[in-house]
Amino acid sequence: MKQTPQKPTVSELEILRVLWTRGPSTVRAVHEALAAQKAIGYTSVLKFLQIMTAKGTVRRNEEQRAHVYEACLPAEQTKRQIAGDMLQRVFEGSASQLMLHALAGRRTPRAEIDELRRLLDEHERNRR
Amino acid sequence: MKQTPQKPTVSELEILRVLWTRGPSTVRAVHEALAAQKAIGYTSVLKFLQIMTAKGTVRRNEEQRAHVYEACLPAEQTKRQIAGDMLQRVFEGSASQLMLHALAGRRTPRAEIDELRRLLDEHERNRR
DNA sequence: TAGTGTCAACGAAAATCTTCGTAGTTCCCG
DNA sequence: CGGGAACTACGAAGATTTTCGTTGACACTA
Repeated sequence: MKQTPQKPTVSELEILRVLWTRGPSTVRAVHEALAAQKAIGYTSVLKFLQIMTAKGTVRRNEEQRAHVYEACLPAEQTKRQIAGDMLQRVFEGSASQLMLHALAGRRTPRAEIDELRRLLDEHERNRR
Repeated sequence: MKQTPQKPTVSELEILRVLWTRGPSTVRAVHEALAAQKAIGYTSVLKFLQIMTAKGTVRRNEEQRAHVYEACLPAEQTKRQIAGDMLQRVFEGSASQLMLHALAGRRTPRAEIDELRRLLDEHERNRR
């Protein structure tokens, strides 16, 4: 039973994003954050959190009456997993293909491009 | 009814990849290509192709007894759509975040990095 | 022309994912 | 204490995805 390396569903990802940006939160807090963007019921959020707890995606602290949920894995790791997965599934592992398509048809600010160059330099330095 | 901008499911993507690399193919051909990688029945592939035909993801030529299927959209466009979607959903639109995570924890050949730099140069030149 | 193999259509089962309603618990306030 | 508000648990309904089995049409061949 592999417990961590599982790809979150679309809805689960939405919830994870809330937990990543706000840190450990109650169902109510997560619901409020999500409801600001889309229509969703409180119990739906609760259910997702429960399912994700069962899957081991999040853990919860039950000390308070309103349980506090928290992502088990750091955002970095999950994002990497998702990106890496797509890299393989869609682009056969070619990072340049991925970037080519990610950038295509969208204006990219100069700063973004500079940042990308910087990342490349850094990555090259660290590779060895 | 929007006909093109729909995200293929995981299985549909696998089939699209076969069609992209092999060009228009019969169910049998697609099945053989997929079965080389994973266990999957012939009729499952057929069903997917039928569903995708209904969705407008692929079209088919019924002149021959064995129908010939073909992706409606060029690989480029679909890949861009998928990459762009993930860019938004996971990385809030930050291309450098995306690349950072895609490259993280994997060895990237020097040539790949050079290629990435070249793409950046080109992209910058074309943007204006 | 009867037998054999190939193929598409159909439908249904199984697995997931998504969304809530309802019920029961706990806590606080008057 | 009694009532309402805030919460979790449970379970079920619907939607979507994934996987095939079965059936009937065709077509080639011996």
